[in-house]
Amino acid sequence: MSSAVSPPAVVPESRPKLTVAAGTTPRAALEAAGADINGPSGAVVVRDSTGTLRDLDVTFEVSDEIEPVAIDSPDGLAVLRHSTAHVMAQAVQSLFPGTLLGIGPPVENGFYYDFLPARPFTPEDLAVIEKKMTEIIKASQRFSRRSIADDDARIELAAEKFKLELIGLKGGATEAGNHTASELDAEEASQVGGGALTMYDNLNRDGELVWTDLCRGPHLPTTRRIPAFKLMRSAAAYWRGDQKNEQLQRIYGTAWASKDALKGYLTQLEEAAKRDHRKLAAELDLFSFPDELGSGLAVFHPKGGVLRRELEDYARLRHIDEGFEFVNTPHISKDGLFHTSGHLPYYADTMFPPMELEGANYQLKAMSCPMHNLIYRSRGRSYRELPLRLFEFGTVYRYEMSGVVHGLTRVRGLTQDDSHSYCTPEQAPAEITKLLDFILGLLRDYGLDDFYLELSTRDESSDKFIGSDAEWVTATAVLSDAAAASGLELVPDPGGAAFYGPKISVQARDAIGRTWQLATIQYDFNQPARFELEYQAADGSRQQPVMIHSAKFGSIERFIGVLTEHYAGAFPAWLAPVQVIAIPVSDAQNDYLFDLAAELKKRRIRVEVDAGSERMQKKIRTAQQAKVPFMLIAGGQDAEAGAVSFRYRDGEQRNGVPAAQAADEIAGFIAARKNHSPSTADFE
RNA sequence: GCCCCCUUAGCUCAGUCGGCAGAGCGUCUCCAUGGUAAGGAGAAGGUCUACGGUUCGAUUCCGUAAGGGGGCUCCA
Repeated sequence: MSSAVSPPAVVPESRPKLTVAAGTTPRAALEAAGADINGPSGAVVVRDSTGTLRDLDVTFEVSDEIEPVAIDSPDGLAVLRHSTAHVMAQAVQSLFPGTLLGIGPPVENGFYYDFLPARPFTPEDLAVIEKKMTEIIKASQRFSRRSIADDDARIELAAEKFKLELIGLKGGATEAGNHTASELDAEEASQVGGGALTMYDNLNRDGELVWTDLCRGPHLPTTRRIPAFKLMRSAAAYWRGDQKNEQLQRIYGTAWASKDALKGYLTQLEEAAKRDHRKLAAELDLFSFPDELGSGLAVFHPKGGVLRRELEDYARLRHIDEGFEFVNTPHISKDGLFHTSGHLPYYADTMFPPMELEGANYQLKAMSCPMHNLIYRSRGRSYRELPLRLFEFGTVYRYEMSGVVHGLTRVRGLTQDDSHSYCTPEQAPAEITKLLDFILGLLRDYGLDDFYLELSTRDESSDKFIGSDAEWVTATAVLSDAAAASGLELVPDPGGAAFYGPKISVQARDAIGRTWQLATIQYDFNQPARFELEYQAADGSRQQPVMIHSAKFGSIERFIGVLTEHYAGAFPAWLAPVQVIAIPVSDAQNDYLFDLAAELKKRRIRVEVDAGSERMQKKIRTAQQAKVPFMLIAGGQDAEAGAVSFRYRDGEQRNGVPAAQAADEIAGFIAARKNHSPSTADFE
């Protein structure tokens, strides 16, 4: 690399404002300022004083100040990715004439474009399309913007039925009825926009039209400015995201500001694949999904069983500390209960079908709350008992659609760490704050510490949500205040509420930055009414409590999946299925290590002696692959000295440690529930 | 549920343009007794997911089902 630096006009940190005179273009203004707009980090688009992104070649009608946007900024990447989607669509239409276009927005890390081809795309097709795209990129076509009247667009796009539909849906003054509200979702709006329509023409070096698409833009100046892209996969997607609509073929791709960035992204995907809990489950012998049981039903093997037990045991202790009381309810109930709760017939198609017995229909439970309500209702309750906190590891069954079952993250049989706090409406805010604190603290103990919150509210236009407006407003305000008080980032999720009330969900980022929805807190005023729950207040009157649902992990199964991926199978010592493997240098040390192991077992340390006939090096390799936190190696010298040599999971070694001291150190490390792998640094 | 792809030994995968099925790892046995990531030799292990069809003959081609993968839709 030369030491040449980009001109100041395109260095994002300097954020210079340039004035573009009326009748000229940002490109001209940048060039006049001496900016190398074709340089590696040169501007690809500009942001005007209203914050709108604009093409370099657009002629300004008034004088305005602009900021250049570099290709490696978030906005620049979105423009790059969307432009790459255009190139892909052009390649597809040139290779598969007659293929119709859907929409092609940028998404996280890449882009997609939806098509209606004569037949679905194959992986071989993707390779051919990629090649064609490379040709288009090399041809350095210009993206040329052109405004067009709706009626003209309808003529020009007569063959593209999906584009015509978008024009019809975008609202505006041309339609009878004069709808101002667009019916387009955000991704669709990003394609056609809300105002006048624009077409983008791809022009070759001779200025000839090669391809055109209805689009709001903006785009890169030329296709040549796409530094690195790759098509990832094809998949089906419903037109406008609706199951009732035609199914289109979507091609996903990724695009980056440099070849290195692309390579980095692909490497990151490989790393994520290595942590896949389904793969690690087989390698580490944690759990499996026998065909004989049916889809989405897991069995936990002994090592997965340890993980589960440790996880549950610790959660139980913490729940006791927080004043929860433990209850148990059956897996099955007469269906009337779920009608009372309102879950049936609402969720009938995702509950396992009923069994008829003695004139009644029995259902496997898909949630435990109705049964907890029965416990609450089993006798009169006083305000003095509130908040009453009931907790259960409740195993529930949900008949998830076959296409959505996925490893441990989406199963048909799952165990919720389900709790319900019954409290007075006045107590609700404090209870929710307490729950949120408890949840975040508990998740931190398991090694997750990067959170944000999501507030799911109702969609007022939907009739899915039951209860009065006033109740929803109150409940939402209570949750919202508690969330705000946590100081965590809060992301709104309109329409995402449960049918009986709004919720906060805790999203956790794992070790490689992926986010998982874990805990939820739901404010429920509906079920107490439906079950006619009451308590006697201080003034002797009968009042209705509110019920706050909370889960800390969501489900044990899913949480085990998340932790497996978070730790890439290298669980902290307190959770590790096998905590210590003792490895003799030769058979002569077997008995010495069996004695040592017996001592460790007395201290409830999970230890195994590898007394097999392999060589020591092989045993170390095996233990390393099993991601065991501590290896204790003993040869003749160690045995004579009553000592042992450590090998930690990170490969570091420590020799000649007295056996009793080694046991103390290991026990101490485990008891401290440290969430990292042990290393010599922990014991110096 | 919808679209596409996949299913061969316990695991990861070759392979057969339709003619008796292969490797590595793991397991077992024997030899080797080795100081921090694979010592050597041998053996066992498969109705090629299941059921139909085409064919002289199907693991291979066709159909259906089950399970899995990638998405869409859904997620109390």
